[in-house]
Amino acid sequence: MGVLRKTKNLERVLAAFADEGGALTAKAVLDLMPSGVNKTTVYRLLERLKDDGVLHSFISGDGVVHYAKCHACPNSAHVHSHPHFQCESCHEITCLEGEFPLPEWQGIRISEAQIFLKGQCMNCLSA
Amino acid sequence: MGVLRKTKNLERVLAAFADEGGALTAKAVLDLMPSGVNKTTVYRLLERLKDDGVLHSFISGDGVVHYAKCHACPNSAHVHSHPHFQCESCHEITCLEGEFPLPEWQGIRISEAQIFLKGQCMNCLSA
DNA sequence: ACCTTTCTGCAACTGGGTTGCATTAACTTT
DNA sequence: AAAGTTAATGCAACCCAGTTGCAGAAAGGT
Repeated sequence: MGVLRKTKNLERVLAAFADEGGALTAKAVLDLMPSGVNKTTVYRLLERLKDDGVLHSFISGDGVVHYAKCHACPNSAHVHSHPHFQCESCHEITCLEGEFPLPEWQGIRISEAQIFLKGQCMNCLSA
Repeated sequence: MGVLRKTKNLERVLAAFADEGGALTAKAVLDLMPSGVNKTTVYRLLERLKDDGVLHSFISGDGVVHYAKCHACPNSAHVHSHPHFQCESCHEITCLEGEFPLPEWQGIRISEAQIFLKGQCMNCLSA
């Protein structure tokens, strides 16, 4: 079970994430595929790449699942609590490298933080 | 335009949030309404209460919109960047009072933070 | 070439949320 | 209180992201 074959579509999805520095939705990936490729295929590829630790997923500020290749984390010790950032000008979503310190709060125990930030990216700030 | 009448349904939605300390989804609110009330009505009421500053909304870790009455913020100066917290045992979602300090990051300017935390709530910790 | 396993396309479906429109209920005016 | 105005509601149809079951097409192994 799960011997993962190297198909054309797999290569294409990987290429999409290699080119793009940022995060992509399933729809965005589908749009990058040759026409004829089914959305189900894309969803399945993304899910499998996530299981294999190549991609990770998170939910953007408007509730849509995004996938990204995290260059900072080695595949083995994949940590997902780093923040994600969307530029309000160019709308691109990127992973911010580095761990986010878990906040402290009285009376509760926090084990996971999902952090989505908005603002101006470096490119758009200097433009 | 927008003179907001005090209808039965409005009262019921407000009552739901008065009873519940935590956040509710549109579906949860609908389930609290008498049968026969349409989901569209609930969505519209929630949206209007949000516009009026009575409720605020945020997206939970699994991508569903939640609404909550924020007791800490006065209606006039409503700030939404406080974190939201879900207990992994009882699954209840609450607003954590107090502002979250906007993190600093090199090269970008952050203007908004959406923070969703998971862990153990006070009740479940002491149980 | 044959067999097995994985991958893909398709079509149908789920669930959250929205929209247009006709009807009903709430408030005003006279 | 009756009539008129405006907002609220129900309904049905729809949109979009994502999922599922199944049959057929590729990959890989022998």
